[in-house]
Amino acid sequence: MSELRGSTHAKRAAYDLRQRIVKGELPGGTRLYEVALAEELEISRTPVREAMSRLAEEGLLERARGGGFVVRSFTYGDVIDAIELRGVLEGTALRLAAEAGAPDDKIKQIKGLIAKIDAGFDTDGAPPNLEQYSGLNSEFHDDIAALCPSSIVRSELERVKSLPFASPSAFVFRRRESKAMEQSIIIAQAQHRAMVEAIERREGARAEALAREHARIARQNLEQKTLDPEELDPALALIVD
Amino acid sequence: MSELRGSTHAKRAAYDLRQRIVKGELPGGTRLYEVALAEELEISRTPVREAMSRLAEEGLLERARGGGFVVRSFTYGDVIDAIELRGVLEGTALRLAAEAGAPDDKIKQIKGLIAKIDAGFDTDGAPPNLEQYSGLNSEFHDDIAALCPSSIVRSELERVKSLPFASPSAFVFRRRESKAMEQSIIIAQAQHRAMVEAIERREGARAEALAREHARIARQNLEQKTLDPEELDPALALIVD
DNA sequence: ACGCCCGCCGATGTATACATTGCGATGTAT
DNA sequence: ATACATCGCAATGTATACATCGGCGGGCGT
Repeated sequence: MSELRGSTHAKRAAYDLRQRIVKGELPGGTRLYEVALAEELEISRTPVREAMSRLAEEGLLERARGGGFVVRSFTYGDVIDAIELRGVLEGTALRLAAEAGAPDDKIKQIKGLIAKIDAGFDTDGAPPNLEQYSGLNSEFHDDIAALCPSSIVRSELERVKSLPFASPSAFVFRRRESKAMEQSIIIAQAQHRAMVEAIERREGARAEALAREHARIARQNLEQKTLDPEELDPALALIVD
Repeated sequence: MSELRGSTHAKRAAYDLRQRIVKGELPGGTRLYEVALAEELEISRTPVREAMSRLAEEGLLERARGGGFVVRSFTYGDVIDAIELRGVLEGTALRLAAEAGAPDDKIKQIKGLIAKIDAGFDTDGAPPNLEQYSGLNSEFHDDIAALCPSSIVRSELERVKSLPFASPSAFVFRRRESKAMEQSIIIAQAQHRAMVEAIERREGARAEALAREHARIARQNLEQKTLDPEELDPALALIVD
């Protein structure tokens, strides 16, 4: 088996298959055969089935008619739609958080996180650390989602974010020279601040609208990247169309 | 095995377990043991695992830490949230349908369906058939969701609707004498008409708002039913709180 | 009495043999 | 040549034996 992660064969196999799918090695529509995979991974069919089952729960595989699994196909349009959907669900989560009210200490903590992101760009000449930004940005999105009082909404949002191209930091820029990147992050941070403020002031509709618009940054980055042949994002590897 | 539905042991077991869960025989939090279930259903552990895996995909079971499955717990608040979420997703589906435009023949067909629902209440004295209404109402909701151009949004909406208490006809009234029921259906039909009109006129925001408000009928019916001890809805059997 | 360790037991994890099904290839009859 | 029946293979479905892990309790040492 090629990966060591996880404690059981099933988990390792799931990890392995997940990697192959998001890297595009297993394109959408590919039928997965238990026997072939079992031989390839040098395990028996049982953990392979278990692994495929887990990936089906994640939405990366679909159960085929007559049994078996197929790698789910995602078109470019699906990526756009998934980002839009993430915006809608984050918007709902924030609206509910605003309507219910959020504890001051959590708000304070999130404001600290925003400041920390700012600090990463106050480097005056030194190139900003985009890896760090990506991580902190994900953390921010997780934190504001946690403010939502509805576990149902939280879990459905989590589910959509688990799609590799729908996560909040899927399409952050890679090339630090980019002027567009700098602007994009300035705008994003302004929206981050506004979202927290809206929740704080219990302005539900505003929080919802901001979250939706905020998700469109990802869409914009994606569309720009698609035009630039040097910026092929690994998160797009599993796109069929 | 107690049920004949389905062609394989795994599908039968899944059907069987699903029934028991939604009927409340297996309350939220119940740990499911492979061996016990296998003996009970007189099949081996393999199809039992397969069945549990499918139910986890549906969201009725959760994988427990250290392996195994637990019946997912739903509180009364979760039911409210799921209805709200259904409204949000239907709203998004309708907004996208309105923005993209929907073919005339589909619109025409849905208008016919609305008229058919009306006809069921033009009985002048004869009691309306609530079973029929429930079915036609579900059909209407399926049909308008089908207008949504995004398969991602469609499938997530479908997923939420599969929760037994979040389906569009989960809380239609049962007692035909109810005056509130009559009014509720008059309002619902007006909203149905308005939603189709909004899509037709490409009024995305209006379609979205209508869908959200429309879902609140279910919430209203639920809250009213909860107050009435004679109206215990079977869809509520699996609620823990 | 307290605590540690060891071994059992019950649970899931895994391998594997066998059953079954669905589909395609091959053949024959018309 | 075409239609249809049949055979066979390859795939998943199923049963079951064995492996492994983790928790719990009892026994022993201090």
